[in-house]
Amino acid sequence: MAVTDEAIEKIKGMIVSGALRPGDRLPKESELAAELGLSRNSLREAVRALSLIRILDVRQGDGTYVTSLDPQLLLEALSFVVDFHRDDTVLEFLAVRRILEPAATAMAAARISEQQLNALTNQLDKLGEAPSVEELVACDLEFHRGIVQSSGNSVLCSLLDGLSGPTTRARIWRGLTQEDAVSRTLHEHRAILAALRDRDAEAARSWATVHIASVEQWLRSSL
Amino acid sequence: MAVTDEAIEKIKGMIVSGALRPGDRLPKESELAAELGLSRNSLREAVRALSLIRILDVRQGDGTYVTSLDPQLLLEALSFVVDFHRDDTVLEFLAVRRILEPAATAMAAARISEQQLNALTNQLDKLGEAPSVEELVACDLEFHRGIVQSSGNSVLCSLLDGLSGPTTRARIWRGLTQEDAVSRTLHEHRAILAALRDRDAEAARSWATVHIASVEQWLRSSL
DNA sequence: TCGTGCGAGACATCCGACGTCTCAGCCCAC
DNA sequence: GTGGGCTGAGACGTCGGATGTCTCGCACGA
Repeated sequence: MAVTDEAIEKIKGMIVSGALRPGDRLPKESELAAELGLSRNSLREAVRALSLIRILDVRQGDGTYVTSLDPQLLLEALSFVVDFHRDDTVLEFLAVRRILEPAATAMAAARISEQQLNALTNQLDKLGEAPSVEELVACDLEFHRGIVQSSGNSVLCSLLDGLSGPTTRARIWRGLTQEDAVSRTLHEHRAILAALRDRDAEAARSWATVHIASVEQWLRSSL
Repeated sequence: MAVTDEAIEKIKGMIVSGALRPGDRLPKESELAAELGLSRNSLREAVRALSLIRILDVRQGDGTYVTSLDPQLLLEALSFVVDFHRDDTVLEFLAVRRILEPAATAMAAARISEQQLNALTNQLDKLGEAPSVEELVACDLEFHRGIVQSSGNSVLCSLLDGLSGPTTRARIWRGLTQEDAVSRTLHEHRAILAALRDRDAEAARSWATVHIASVEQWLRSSL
């Protein structure tokens, strides 16, 4: 194995074993390089790779630190990976989202706070009757993110965040080409919110399913 | 932004835009570095980072290539990320798996082939009545992977693969400390298989839920 | 006491050199 | 003519050092 890969494994090992804990500062590059038995250049490749996936946080002029290792932070890397997928796999991502989002919405029904409910209501009100497609899609993302956060599962939340990205373009496209998509989306959002306010997990789940299925159906028919 | 980060974005852009396609070979390091306007060292950091998450495949003595970009390959990086999570977030991962796995199992009920059903049967038969805990857990992973592959969604499959890793230890631990866990697991596997053979999606979904919920419940009570 | 300026420390980037590996083409033996 | 081994070009792997840039903490002066 290449020395850089070894270094990646060793640093990973130090973190997993607990020798390095979240927030800890690593030895300076030259010291760590000597410690692991490689050059600073090669070590930097390892550090750079780990920082791309948010394991390490390098701050110029300061030092290199272990991140908080929050699921949210780490799964952020997922969206980077997902960006590489072409449209032909969007359906598969959407299918997964169709599984997760209703479940998250149902979970949220039991846990969402009054405050959060009001915030979501305000958000929908603010959008008005005839928003632009871009506004609608942005609001769509924000609306679902707010709900999923209330599910109380940060892994679930990050995963959905990552999966929602690639379907964004598809949703915009849909809004532009399907006439009643905008009004239907607005209606479905209201219905989901109402179900959450009623603490009706099953209704919330169903509306969320309908919401995503309609996008899926449209996408399937137009590919 | 740092030049290396710029390079990462540019390479990503070249792939997403289609200028570089799966399997394509990149210009040699020195050329690409000149093209992107940075040194070979800095470029190498970018390439190393992208190869860690399986976007690029560098072969010493040969060249650097774009990988197949299969969802499977890219989401493999997920398991690397997931490795960093401590036991305190295992429950959240398990909760997500509890959502996805039953859905995948239900999907498989409609699509799984006779051949695959027979393979799964053989696998369970081969295990015998009183396997060791390690054998059981390995078989468990294999069994579920086989089913999820039959769901026909490679994104879903890879995601579950990534999520199953971190709970492996927990399952072994359970097998060692809970007496009837082994026999109960064997029984549940048989039940899932029977439901699949009957093409009964709902039964398959329910058994899969039960199967995971029992692990979840045990884990929750023993933390 | 507060703000500014300076300097040490750490990462960012680059250059050039040499080692190692892979592949393809040439040459020789069969 | 064909197969196998050898060799050289090309590409990645690794290294050491030099210089630029940024951040933080401390000392100084208003």
